[in-house]
Amino acid sequence: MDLPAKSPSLWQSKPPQQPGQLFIFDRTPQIGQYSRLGPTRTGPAPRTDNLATADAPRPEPSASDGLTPSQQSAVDHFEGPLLILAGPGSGKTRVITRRMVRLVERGVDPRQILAVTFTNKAAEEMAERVERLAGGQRVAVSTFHRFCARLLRDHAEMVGLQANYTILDTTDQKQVVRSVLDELNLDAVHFPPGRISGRISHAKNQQQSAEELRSDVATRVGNHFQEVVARVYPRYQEFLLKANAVDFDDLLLHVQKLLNENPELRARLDDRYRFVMVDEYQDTNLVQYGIVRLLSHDHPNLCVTGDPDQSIYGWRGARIDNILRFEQDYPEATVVRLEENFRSTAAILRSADQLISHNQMRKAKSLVTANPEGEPVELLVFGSAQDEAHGIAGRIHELVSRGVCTYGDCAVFYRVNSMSRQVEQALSRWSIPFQVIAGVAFFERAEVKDMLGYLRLIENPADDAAFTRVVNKPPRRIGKVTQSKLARFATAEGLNRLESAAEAKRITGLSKQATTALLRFHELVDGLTLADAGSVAELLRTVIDRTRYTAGWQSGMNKSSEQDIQRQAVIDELLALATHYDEDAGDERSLAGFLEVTSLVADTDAIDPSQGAVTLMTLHAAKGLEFPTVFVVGIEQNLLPHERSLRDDNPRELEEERRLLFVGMTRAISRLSLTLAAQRDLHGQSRSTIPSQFLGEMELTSRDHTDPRGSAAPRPPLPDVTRLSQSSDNVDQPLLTTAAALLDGTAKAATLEQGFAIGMAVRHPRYGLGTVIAVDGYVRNRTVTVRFEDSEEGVSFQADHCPLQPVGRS
DNA sequence: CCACTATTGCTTTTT
DNA sequence: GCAATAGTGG
Repeated sequence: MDLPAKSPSLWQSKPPQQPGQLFIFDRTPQIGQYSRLGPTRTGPAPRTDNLATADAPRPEPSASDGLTPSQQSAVDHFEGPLLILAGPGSGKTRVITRRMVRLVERGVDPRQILAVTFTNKAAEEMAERVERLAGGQRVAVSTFHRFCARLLRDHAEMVGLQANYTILDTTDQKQVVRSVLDELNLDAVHFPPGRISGRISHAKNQQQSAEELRSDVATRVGNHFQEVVARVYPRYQEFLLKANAVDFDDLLLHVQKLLNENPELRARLDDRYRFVMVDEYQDTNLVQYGIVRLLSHDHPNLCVTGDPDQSIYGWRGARIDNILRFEQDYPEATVVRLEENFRSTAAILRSADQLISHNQMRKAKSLVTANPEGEPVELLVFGSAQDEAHGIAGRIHELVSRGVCTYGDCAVFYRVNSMSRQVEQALSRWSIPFQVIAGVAFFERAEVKDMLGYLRLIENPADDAAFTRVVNKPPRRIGKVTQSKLARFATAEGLNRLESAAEAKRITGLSKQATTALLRFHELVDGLTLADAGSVAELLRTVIDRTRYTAGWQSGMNKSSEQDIQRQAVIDELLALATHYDEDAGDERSLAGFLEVTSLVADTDAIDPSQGAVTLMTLHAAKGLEFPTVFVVGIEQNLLPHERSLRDDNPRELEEERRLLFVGMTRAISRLSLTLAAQRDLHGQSRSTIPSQFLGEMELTSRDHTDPRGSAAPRPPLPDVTRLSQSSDNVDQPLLTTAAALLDGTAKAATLEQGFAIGMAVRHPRYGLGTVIAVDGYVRNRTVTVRFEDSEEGVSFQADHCPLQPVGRS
């Protein structure tokens, strides 16, 4: 397939600027001087440049039912392998959903179609679109992990598990490693559990078993750390198997094994899923690749889509070559390239293209658009990270008040999560609503993990990881020493820890106090079942009750601290979530089902651009999304590219960093700003930064906002709290994403459209009806105090995480 | 022997 | 700026 020749004008722009030259500009940014582009790409912005006129002007396909010829050919492809190489903004999602619809129209049974994505959000969206277009017919759209979890549920015994196995998250993994280290008499200080579990995960992604890793390590000399990993790995795996538990990697690995070792099952599934589609194929790892191939052997109607330039998950085992070698794997494959970009302005696309073309290990590919030139991509230079954040907040404020775009149109991307804080603070000061994807995620909260830990232990008593997590929560005098003795006893007797607790009297060297504490704990957990409780929510309430989990911080004498209020709010939210699940699942409900749902959610599932709030997220989380206005912050050496990628001068890692920025830039529809700060705090100390090497690789208009006299941070126009809490037709609608919304992207019921205002009538699933009597704090730390009908006292909730819903008209 | 607190140390990205 | 650790009081 031939590539369109690069348009010469694309490369005749200004020569790349040297980073050093970037900081000499007027420091009075007048946003008003920019030519205005409509708030969306369909806006009537005039063309200011003839860059794209070489291509025949073409109507925007999404405006009608029309598809470009290449899009059409992908949609029409019927049987046989198909590779869709889709550049950013090329209408990929649209093409694959349309193709599925087309298959159904052709008479393919929808149950024979399986589509696999990486995030729940993508899966849900796709399923919904297909269902809508195919007249209510549903196809199976799932994430890799969820698909495997289900499959494994049905065939657990074939890989030595039971159907009620539990899924461990990264925290549990570390805890298991810690346990193993303890057993091997190694200290966790010198061998950080996180690093060890990371190495184990890496090995698993390379399909390296414990034995293989061991022999691999044996051939090399003197890597002590690796040797420890090799010793821990097999014990870790035994621990998991005994605990009837799997980690994220096992989910995939077990399924691959299942398919490999059971030809008849493999053939059955291959036949069942006649048409398999994989999105973001460049992000698949070796195991996922294996699974896909095993399912597409007899019926190689495999359709994969992706873009090598958007491969950003190499660090977790993604193999960019999976997509590059597709044509070798399936020589008869049809290849369709979608290269026309319908998303971004020509200016944005040009800069992104210039950047990515600096990658050496890359198949040349052109990015073409018929979109107008638009505003230049700008580089904003600030003195400090704080100024940077305020500069962005000010710019957003300006854009919104001029009606150029809405808050929901704006997004801020950063390399590391820790960078969100400053932006959050600045936005708060400006009273700008925002939504952070993955700050302290709900399911990472200690309270949630503890509660789920109890549920896990009830569902799967062998889950020693869950046992260790909850055995002393709340504190019941079962400390480190006792637990260690218990663990040794359990291993010696071949029992799980919960069973061992029941046998506490037989454990030698245990104090009387510890013995009774263990016995009582066993009794506590033993007496809990879903059947008795009737529903997950009810079971959860029983757990809270019997463990007196919240007793320590129940708001007894309005003495509870802010933290306690938040904790309570988290618990309430979890209860609401369980209720939601109970209702949703009906008779199908099971503890395993609830736990599966809760362990496989991702932070990115919460992204909801319709919320009317600025969205903050990492560059990784941004993939697959688009926003009219995009800011990418911290374009500095050692940050982007990240220092880790520069460490041993590894060009592959550097190129991945470049792709990361490329992904971020190509999310922008109309306006794109890259920002950096001359000084930035690095663990406490303020340090001078070096502009990213990537900046010199593309065309930018730069603006210096550093002030030699210091403190040039723009100020919010009216840092006014009363405005936030009192007006009910507030434009600055605070965004309230609840965990329920996270689990069920469409759970509008759980998401408030309006901010809380004093006097507003609300309903709480547990406390009933009430009235808002106070609103405090800013967006993320905002609390709402409500007085409920049957009480005098107000109850406070963390606005972000509470199941309060407005009642009636506001 | 356990719980609580002060201090240290360390920070990519995520299913 | 947080989590895990080390130290101290109960």
